[in-house]
Amino acid sequence: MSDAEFYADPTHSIGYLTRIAFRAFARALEVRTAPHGVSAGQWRFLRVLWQEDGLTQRELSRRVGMREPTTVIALNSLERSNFVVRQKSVEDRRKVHVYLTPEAKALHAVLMPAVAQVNAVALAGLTPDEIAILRKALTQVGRNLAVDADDAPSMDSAA
Amino acid sequence: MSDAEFYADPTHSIGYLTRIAFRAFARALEVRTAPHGVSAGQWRFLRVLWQEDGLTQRELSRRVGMREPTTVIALNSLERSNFVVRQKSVEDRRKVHVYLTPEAKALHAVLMPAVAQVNAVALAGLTPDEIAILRKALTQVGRNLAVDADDAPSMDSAA
DNA sequence: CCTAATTCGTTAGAATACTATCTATTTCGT
DNA sequence: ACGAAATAGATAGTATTCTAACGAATTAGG
Repeated sequence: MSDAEFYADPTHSIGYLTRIAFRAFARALEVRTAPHGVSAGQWRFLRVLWQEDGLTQRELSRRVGMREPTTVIALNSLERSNFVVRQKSVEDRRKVHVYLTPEAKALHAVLMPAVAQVNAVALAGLTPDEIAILRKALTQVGRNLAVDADDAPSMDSAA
Repeated sequence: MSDAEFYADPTHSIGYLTRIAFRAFARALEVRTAPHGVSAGQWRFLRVLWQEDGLTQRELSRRVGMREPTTVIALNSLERSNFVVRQKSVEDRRKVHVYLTPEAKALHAVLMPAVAQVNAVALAGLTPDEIAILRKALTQVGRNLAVDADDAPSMDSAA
């Protein structure tokens, strides 16, 4: 098989493999968090807030890796579920700080083992070296394509 | 930083990195296909059909890596865009075969360079060995978690 | 041959995430 | 101090994907 044929095969492209892996991760996590009333969309935000409570929505968006309207929707949902409260900043009234409720804080100890388990399952059969390279490569890919988004909005500008 | 802290950090988990990379891929491709009237959802199906035209919807779903209702929606959209036609099977009237229109076939030569370009951008700075391991590791992760989905529907059944 | 189970596609309804646009607030240049 | 620009968040509308449930067609068991 030539290089061209290899990359033309949808089931071998890095993009395809990344999509399949992402969806599998999301599903595996959701299966474990849903019984505790935490959806996939809520999970990602809780994880970041467990690390640093009281972030503004802007900061939260950046750390979770979502756009702000997505954060607004997720926070509405988290508020309805009594997992967070919004509190307007006093020194800058545009800002809103997001704080975990005791219920959400209590979920930390319950749900974090799920991540560990999903990671263990996901990485079974890979050596520590391979895992390190996987991590490095995914980081690089994300960075490379983020740059692309900034400076290559059309197909004609490169190639 | 301890192992526990490392894995607790959302921005270092393989799941997070995979999500960021996937979204970046999807966006980079969409930017290049959209000017030709092809959305992200349509793109994945066209790629598979370019390789093997006339598949049934079931087969198509399996190869694209989507559930069947998703395929139905994508095909409705592809049909509206005049990219595919559905044709009922004569020997098994449950089945529907999906065929590319000449318009869609013509897009192959136009859009495939986009994949090559996105892949080149995405993988810049990685060695061939690292890319090979990335590919292998993503495949393994997908397989590991697919198995998990089958036999570990709740968090209590393992751990 | 006929009932039961399986297979294929579809519909309904929900969750997640996006772009584009809006309002409110703050900051900065003159 | 005042108008322009920037920043924070929210809203509207759309796209993608899922699970659950259903209808139609086919296959298999008795």
